[in-house]
Amino acid sequence: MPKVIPEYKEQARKRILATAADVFAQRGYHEATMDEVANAIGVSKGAVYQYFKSKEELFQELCLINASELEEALRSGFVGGDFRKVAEGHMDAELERHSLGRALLMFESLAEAPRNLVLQKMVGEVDETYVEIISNFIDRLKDEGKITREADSTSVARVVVALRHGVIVSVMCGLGTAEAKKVWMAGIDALIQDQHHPRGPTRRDDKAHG
Amino acid sequence: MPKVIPEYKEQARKRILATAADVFAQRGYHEATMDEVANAIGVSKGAVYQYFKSKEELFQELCLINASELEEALRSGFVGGDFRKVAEGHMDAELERHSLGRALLMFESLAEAPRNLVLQKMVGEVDETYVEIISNFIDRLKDEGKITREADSTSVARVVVALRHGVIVSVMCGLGTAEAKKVWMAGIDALIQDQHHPRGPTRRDDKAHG
Amino acid sequence: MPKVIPEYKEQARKRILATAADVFAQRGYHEATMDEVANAIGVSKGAVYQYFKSKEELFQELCLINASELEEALRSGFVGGDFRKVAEGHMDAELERHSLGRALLMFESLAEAPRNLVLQKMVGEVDETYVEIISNFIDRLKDEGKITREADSTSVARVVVALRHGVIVSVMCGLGTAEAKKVWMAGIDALIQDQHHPRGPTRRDDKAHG
Amino acid sequence: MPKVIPEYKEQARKRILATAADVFAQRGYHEATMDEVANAIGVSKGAVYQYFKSKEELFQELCLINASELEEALRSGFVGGDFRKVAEGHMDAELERHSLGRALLMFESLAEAPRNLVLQKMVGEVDETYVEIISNFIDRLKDEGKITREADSTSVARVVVALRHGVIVSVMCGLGTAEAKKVWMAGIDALIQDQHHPRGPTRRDDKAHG
DNA sequence: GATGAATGAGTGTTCATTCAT
DNA sequence: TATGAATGAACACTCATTCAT
Repeated sequence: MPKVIPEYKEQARKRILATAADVFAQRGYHEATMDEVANAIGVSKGAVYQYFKSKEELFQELCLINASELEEALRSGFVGGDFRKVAEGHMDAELERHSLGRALLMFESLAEAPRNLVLQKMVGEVDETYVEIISNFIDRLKDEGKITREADSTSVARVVVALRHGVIVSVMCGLGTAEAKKVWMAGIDALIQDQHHPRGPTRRDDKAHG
Repeated sequence: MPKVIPEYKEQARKRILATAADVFAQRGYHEATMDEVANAIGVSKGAVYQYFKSKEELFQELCLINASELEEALRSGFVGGDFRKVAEGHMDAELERHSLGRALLMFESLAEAPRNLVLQKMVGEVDETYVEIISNFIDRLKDEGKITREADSTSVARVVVALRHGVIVSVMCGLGTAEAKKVWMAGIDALIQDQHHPRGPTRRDDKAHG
Repeated sequence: MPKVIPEYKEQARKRILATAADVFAQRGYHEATMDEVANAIGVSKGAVYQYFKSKEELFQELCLINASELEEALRSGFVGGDFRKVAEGHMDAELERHSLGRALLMFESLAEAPRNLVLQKMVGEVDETYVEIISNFIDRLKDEGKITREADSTSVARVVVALRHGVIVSVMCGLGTAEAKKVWMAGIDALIQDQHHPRGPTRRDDKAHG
Repeated sequence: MPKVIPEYKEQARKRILATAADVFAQRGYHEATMDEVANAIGVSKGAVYQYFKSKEELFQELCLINASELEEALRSGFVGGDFRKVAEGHMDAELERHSLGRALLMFESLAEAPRNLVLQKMVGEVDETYVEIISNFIDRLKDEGKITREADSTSVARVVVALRHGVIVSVMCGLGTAEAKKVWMAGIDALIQDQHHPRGPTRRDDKAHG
């Protein structure tokens, strides 16, 4: 045992990360100062620097954790046989106060991403992972015969993911959570119907803007 | 330049606003400096301050213009009788390089909004205006018999708006524009189908969550 | 006549000087901007620079004029045979609103003087001139037999001048003008008494030494 | 330096205040820069801002300390039974180099006071406190029978205070310290005489400029 | 002459980061 | 390891001054 408390550092990191997430969510990445972060945790600025070598690194790790928590929520939520119910439960969870704070952080990341490779990679992976989780879920439903129509499950999953993003944007814009949920369910329902009924005019030119 | 040209100042403001929009979109609101903005325009910092009394004011006016341009694009785009075609044209426009820059600015606004009343009001109004424009459009189609099924056009419009937001988020996350357009059209198609075919099992209380 | 309007410039200068005096008095030399000065006059900044080549020069000329006006007031006030009455009239004039503005300017000058040779010279000359005027006045009274006792009129004049400065400082500190005048008259009376009654040249504290 | 020394901060503040007083006295409040202040202390600008949140606050605290030191000097100087001697000792102290620096600061305060509530209050209180200290001193002399004539001690004190201000103004105007002291003593002597001998025509109209 | 848009050096202030204790 | 005083690079903003019109 070279180190007596190997996971002490890990504990400390987690505590910092958790509190910093709140501070960044409330004050914004740029407006938040390391002093505010340290004070919120109840330690000195120097202590924070013992665990993270810069504000940027702290923020990045935060976003990464944020993303993986979100992924986990999705992964554990999208199980079972009723698409509608699963979707509904997912949005209920997303519209909680805490989750909305996480969403705020997501927008900070998005705003930073174009100049930050780590974040850029992250937001890309997050999106893809969501699509994967949901498309797997849809495939499972198909296998179980719960969804009849042929359709590219990845495409449907992308729509679901986009809709998820969009509903949250609307909430950030001021839409009430009750209303937001209605919007989400309406979108989901339309997609479900679409899976059960033949479609007519759907002719997209796949090469547009290639 | 004396008062020979009374609208000179207005011209100058516009030029500053236009260039600043690019700078803020590329560098981010916080990371961009007033020097960068001034240099990009080709004038001195002081000149910028003759037209805008602070960086924040400049940014806000930028966002406001951005929003009204977007609104105008929507308003002039959502005319005609074919929902599908109109939606397609709208997204084609949105996925242009220039429009994506505008989208970036939108995320900056969203990230700032929680601490900036002006922006908060703005993003709220933008969202509502979009919904209004699109729901008016849908009502027109109903009147013309182009869409048969009964449905709350505002609700449908909200889904469309959310999907629009979401598709753009996906693009910011790295989704290719071609793919993004497919997602958008798939969503739109689902909504259209939903309007033309009766829905079976899924009977939501449209008024719930008033 | 080489120049058609030789005294036009002089007129313009005077107008600028007069208004600038008010602005500097109200806002302070450093806090006042050339824009404020120009606006107060109702001309453009450039016009002011046509007559004065810098803010500092404008201020200096201002102070000089201020000083010579004050001198003139003193010179024309200290005539007649009744010291008391003359002193009273002088202070009445000084305690007017306009004169207090001038006093404010005087303090600005004093604060600047240590780093400004012109002002330094000016304040020195002002003080000496006051002393001269008043000591001449006292000498005249002596000649006319209005004041009996021997005394160095320059010394008395210096006390009068110092008292004048000091009363004005007290007013700047918030002393009411009525009270200020009482203070002034009390000081003057003491000096007058002192002139009329013999003093034990070296034995002033008749009892105090005890 | 950690919290080992709890009064370290207080020490640091004092050191800054002391040095800043010199810098502001020499260079003037407006002309002095925070860099100059910091350099004079031998620290970085940031260090100064750890103790004072703005240049203005630093200046105000400076003036406040200045005022209370002056008050202390007065309070400890105006003791004993010989008015003349006490007054002489007080002016000797005031005419020292260091004290003249303080006087310079006093003029800076006076010049700022009209636009700075804190300073305005301060100069008012300073004046009143001086009057109080000196009038108390005079009352004591009366009680001890050192001064015979009836007279409003507050009024006399006001004259003394005004004279003090005025002598210092004269010094700022260039009067030599030796000469200044003569002026001060001449004024004091006149007041003392006035206390010992009946006065004739002293009839002030208390309501003038009410 | 007058104007006022433009300049750009200068200043107050902030804050991520370091390091002696 | 933790602390928080100190650093110093940056940056927003100001304003005296200039000069093309």
